Amino acid sequence: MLSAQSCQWSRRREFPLVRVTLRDIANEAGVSMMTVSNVVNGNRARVSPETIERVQRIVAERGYVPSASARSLAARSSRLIGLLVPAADEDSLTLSPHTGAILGQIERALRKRGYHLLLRGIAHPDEVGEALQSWSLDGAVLLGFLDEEIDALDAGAAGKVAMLAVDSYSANRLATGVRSDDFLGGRLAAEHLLDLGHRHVVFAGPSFSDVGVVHQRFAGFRQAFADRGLPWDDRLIATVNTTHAGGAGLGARLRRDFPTATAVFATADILAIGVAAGLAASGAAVPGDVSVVGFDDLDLSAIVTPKLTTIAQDIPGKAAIAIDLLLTAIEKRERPAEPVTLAVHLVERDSTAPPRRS
Amino acid sequence: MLSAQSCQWSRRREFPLVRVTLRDIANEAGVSMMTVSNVVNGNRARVSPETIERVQRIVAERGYVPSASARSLAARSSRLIGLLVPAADEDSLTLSPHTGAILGQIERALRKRGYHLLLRGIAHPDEVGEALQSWSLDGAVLLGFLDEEIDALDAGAAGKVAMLAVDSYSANRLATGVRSDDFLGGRLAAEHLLDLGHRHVVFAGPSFSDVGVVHQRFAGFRQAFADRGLPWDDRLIATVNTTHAGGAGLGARLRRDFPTATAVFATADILAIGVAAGLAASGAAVPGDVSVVGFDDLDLSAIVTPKLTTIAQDIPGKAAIAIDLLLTAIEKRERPAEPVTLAVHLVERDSTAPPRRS
DNA sequence: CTGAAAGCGCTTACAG
DNA sequence: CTGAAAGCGCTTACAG
Repeated sequence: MLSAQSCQWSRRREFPLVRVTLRDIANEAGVSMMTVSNVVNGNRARVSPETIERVQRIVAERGYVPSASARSLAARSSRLIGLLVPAADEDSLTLSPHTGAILGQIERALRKRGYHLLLRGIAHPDEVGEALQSWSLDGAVLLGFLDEEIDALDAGAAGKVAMLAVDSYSANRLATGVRSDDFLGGRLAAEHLLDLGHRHVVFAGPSFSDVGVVHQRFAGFRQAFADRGLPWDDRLIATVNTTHAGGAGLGARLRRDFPTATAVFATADILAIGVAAGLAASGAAVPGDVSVVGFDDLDLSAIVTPKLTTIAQDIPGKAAIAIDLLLTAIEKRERPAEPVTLAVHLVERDSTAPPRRS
Repeated sequence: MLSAQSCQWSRRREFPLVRVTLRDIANEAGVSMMTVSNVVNGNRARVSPETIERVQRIVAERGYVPSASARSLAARSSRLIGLLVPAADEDSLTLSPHTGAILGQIERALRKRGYHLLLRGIAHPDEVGEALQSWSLDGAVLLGFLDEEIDALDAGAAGKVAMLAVDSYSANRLATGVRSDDFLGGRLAAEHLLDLGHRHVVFAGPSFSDVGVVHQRFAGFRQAFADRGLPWDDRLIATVNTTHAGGAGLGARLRRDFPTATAVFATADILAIGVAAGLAASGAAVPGDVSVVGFDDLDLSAIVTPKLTTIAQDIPGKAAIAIDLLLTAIEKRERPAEPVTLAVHLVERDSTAPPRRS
């Protein structure tokens, strides 16, 4: 008896098999659909307290959930944000640990503000416009695109949709951005190695043009040499894929290709870890023979042997600011504000030491 | 002149600021909306070839993109699939490397079949029903939930929506599933260690009940002992968090708490890597003093020192089969088929060796 | 092969 | 404080 009764009065909602609509609630409450709509959307100024209470009770009883597509169709806003990530046609999205961490933070920030997230791999530039229009997205976050790709975004696709690019230095005003202070990061890495006494440092990263994240890191890196009146030789630039294998290859041939080098600054942790592994495999000690500095501060970087000295980015901060910029622009219906740059800092661990006396 | 002309004839689509609708295309083509709809949706049997050609040309010229919310509202189907992931209220989704890899594969499989992906963190069970109804999802993939949580899914929420749980052994028929052969994995790990000569092996994992992934791995693990007529002592079960820190803690205290143990089987690579790190920190050699076997075969596992011996899962296969099961059920409008179990295999690397002679 | 009508479930102006 | 009307952009039966 008792259990039957508590079941009867259970607060667990019943989800009916046919959809409960605004009209159902309105009929049951004896008011118009408009009034129910106002209650559901929190326009409380327009409805009497008693009506609010009654409607809310019925909404809860019936387990009413508004239809997002109907709302999206009728209103100006879909409350849907696209997370657009590059994806080669045949390949899956490759979520780097860095991308995965940002993604998780973005989902949370959006959910807290009542938005939903559409995750979409982009294999071809045209798909950006299609993705934005198809679901009437209110905005989009571009994660992992090259600046050249951001540059190429055209006004049509982006016209009415707020866009924000993570880690971009593109001058395209259609998309604002958040990024870490990559210049400072490069400088801090170089200063750390110079302070330890290194003078021949390999700069290892993907090929870069004169804009973009890697260029900024390189510019900051060189600035540290210039600030101290130290020479820099562009032949110490090593162009490699930003993968563990790319780093391992460089590490293995480092002492042959760069015989004077006593240290490596790699533009990503995964690359730096590969370099260290390649060095170890070729019989060089890290940091005894060669010091290695990375960039990102992945969880992984505190786990590998030796633990990696690196430049730490504020990933939760990056995601929080990205969503804040984007949603503020959407809700105020204006172009997003100026790009925001987040601080970085050096994390000293076990992969750096003074150069061996020769 | 030339450049102006090539611009004129550029194949780049113009995306207009106001939405192009079915009606616009119909007017311009001099046909009804229905006909345009049939062309766009590929119901070619119903339209003459000349009309198809003309409509398609105008669609391309005007850059028409159908409104997914209008279609979703009018039709029975939204072509939207939810990817539901647990998320503590204040926390972000924590995408483990394993989860992140599956996520990327799922997005790709969905995109190839013309579906879109809504990513949603679930902080409270009620949110599952809300998520399904709000966007009229055609189906949902549950990723990372406990079997207890899957069990609790009620018919209301799931009634009309196909659901599929990854890595679940729940008996709840509302959601079918894909999973690796966890029993076999546990058995292979144990057989490998027994073959090497180990007899006292710690089973390290999160607490587990009598269903679920961890239970299966444990059951397979024990089976290997039973098959050989070897004794097993439940006191060799170590309950730890499935994190690097959890493993490191166990590794550090292993020789004190489990003085007879010469090997550890951890139910996840990240845990196994932690165990190895903890052992190293406490002065024990891996695999010299203690062997370690993991489960997952993360990218990371081939990078750490020593490289981890582990049980490899087929992650792309898991994602592909998950989506195939789910979409087949949706398109045929029937309950998903029986759960599918994927093969696993042992990957021998450097973290296992025969026990030291004592 | 083609089309006019009704309706999916909401919101946006308006009018009271 | 409350409501009737029109419409968002499609698709689903139907009828020709």
